[in-house]
Amino acid sequence: MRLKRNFYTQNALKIAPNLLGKILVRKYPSGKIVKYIITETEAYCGEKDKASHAFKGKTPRTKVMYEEGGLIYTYLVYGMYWMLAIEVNSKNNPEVVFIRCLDGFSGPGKVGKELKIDKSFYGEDLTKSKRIWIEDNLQRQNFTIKKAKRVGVNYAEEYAEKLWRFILVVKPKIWVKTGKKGLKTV
DNA sequence: CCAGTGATCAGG
DNA sequence: CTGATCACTGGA
Repeated sequence: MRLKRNFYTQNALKIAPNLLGKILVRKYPSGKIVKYIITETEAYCGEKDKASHAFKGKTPRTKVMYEEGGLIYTYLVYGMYWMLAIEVNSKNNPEVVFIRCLDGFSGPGKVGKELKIDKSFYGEDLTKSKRIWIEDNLQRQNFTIKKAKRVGVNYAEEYAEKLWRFILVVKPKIWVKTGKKGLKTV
């Protein structure tokens, strides 16, 4: 089930951990569909957040952040890497959830490269797009969430210290004997 | 450690 | 227009 608008209009600190374990779907022009589990996210929380691009206010680059949640916010860094982020919260609340890692490979630069993200995805609506969207994962997930400082934002003073990065950690199961043959998890 | 690479933004 | 900066990666 594709996530609907009401998921994206929550605030970034709620959505960032809630996206872990969900499924990012990309459909290519050939019709090929690939799916990845979202395993690492970061929350960027509005104009007060010194680490956020929205800290400088509304500019041509950040204008999509001021729309209602559910749109893609993408931008190029270091002249090479397309970053994938999701604009969230209500109109004029420039909050974003940055997709830092997907299952199977690591690093936000690789995410953009793998999914062939480019400028044309700027403002793409995840609730309507035919080439990229996010689905709920119906299987109950056995994982915990590790919180950490965000990466690459040392300039952000007190906001560099915020634990607004969320990492999916697979939780190993413990198996115990029940009777002669049975096993169960605890 | 550091280079690669180009959009973006503030300041003239 | 200029120049610094950058939510990164890969290779000394």
